Amino acid sequence: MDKYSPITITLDQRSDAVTITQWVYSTLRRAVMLGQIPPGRALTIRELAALLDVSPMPIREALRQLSAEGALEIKGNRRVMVPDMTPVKFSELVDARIALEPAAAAKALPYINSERVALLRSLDARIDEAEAAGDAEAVTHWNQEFHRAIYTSNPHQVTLPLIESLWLQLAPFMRRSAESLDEYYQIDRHQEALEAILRNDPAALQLAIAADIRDGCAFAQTPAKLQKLLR
Amino acid sequence: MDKYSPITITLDQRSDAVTITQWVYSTLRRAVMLGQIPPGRALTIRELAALLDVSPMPIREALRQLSAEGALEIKGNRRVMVPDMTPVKFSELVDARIALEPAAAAKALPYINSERVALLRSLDARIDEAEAAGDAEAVTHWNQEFHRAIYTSNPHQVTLPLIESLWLQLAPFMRRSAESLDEYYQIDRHQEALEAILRNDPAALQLAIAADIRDGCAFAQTPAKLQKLLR
DNA sequence: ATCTTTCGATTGTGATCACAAATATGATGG
DNA sequence: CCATCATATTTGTGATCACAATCGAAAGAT
Repeated sequence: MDKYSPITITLDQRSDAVTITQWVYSTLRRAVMLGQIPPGRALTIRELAALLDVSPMPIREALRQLSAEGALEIKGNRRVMVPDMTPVKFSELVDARIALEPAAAAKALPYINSERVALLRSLDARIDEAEAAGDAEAVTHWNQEFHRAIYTSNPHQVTLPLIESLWLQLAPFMRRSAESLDEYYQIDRHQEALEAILRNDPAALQLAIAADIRDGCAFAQTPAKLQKLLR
Repeated sequence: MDKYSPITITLDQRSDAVTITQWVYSTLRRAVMLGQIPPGRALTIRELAALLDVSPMPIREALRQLSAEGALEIKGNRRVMVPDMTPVKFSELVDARIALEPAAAAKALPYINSERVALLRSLDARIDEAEAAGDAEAVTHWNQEFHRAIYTSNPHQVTLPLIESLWLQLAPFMRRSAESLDEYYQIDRHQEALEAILRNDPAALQLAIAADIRDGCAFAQTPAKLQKLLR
């Protein structure tokens, strides 16, 4: 049944509260973010339907949504796959993050109350735990939650979907890198961000966020290092 | 057959080269951008299927894709509609455009050759024609083509989908404004942009693009004026 | 041995149908 | 006259099927 290379997707319990399509969507989304689907590997509707044990219909819907979000790519021959990466593309995606995220943080700053700060602290603690445990996957996850918690403080937030699209495109290639945790001990930019928040200093917050993004992607900023990740 | 208020969608010839889903997608997309679908109006699959004379299936797929792109919104009760606008949201969307588009232009600059410049000139001419003819719809269209032609000069462009998502969200409310063309005679920022391109001056190009965006949305930058658009 | 060609298997697309949830409609009671 | 509830209709969801396009592998030619 495996077309080219076998793929393993972690599937969690399906709740009755959500539609099958929603469950398929979140399952495939996480599979993409965890790099469980090799870039370039052709995905077929029926194969995924069998893998997730659902009918082809919810798969079709989820694939179309993920493609619209940039997580997947529909080639001209109608084949769906995780888009492959180039050093230049990687760099452009990171630049787009830096164009959007610090600004989103600054716009959210006026809405961050002490309750939100407490949430941010606890998320930061989880990141430290994951780092100590050497769990690169968890580090990435809680890191995103930290950023999301900042941006969503702004009730008028409109750029989060765009930002998440960038995360989706970068994620499959981030994880492979994070596995080499050696050079991943970054300066704690989150601490800088928190201090900027407490000082109510938008400019410093923007700098901290930008630096955090750059640090998190620095492993791949030289073409040589990135090339290694793409096999 | 009309649920609440009747909607009229301009549908063009369906070619055999594209799938029905693609045709439905582009048809509905244009309907959204032209403001033919009132914000908040509930869209049903079967109604649209009857309207476009296709089966419900392609409608479902197109609606899901458009929702993922921010053109439509799926409410909790599963109803699909054009999201409604608030002054703050409008302002945030414009800010996001300014965060992305000038940067995209600057990154494209090195790739703009004389052939591209000729294309840009012709697009600019079409805008002038449309303005002279008082055709607000055409002005908006060619204006977008002008911007797109700049950004797509960069073969490694990754932000265009994000930018188009912002256009989709703003468009339904831009058109209603452009109808009052009185205050729409903007200084020719496109000429500034072209000169910056010829001078190979990224900073000036960024300023021109940002100013162009601001001018094009200035009509709604004061809450009072925007409120008028939202009825 | 390498490149074409051919043909069977697989795939995406689109239509149709069943069903449960949500909505609208009407009747009933205050 | 308005609010409440029961019923009937409509709606999204998901399954199944038919078909044309596409792909993959084996057979053929050079």
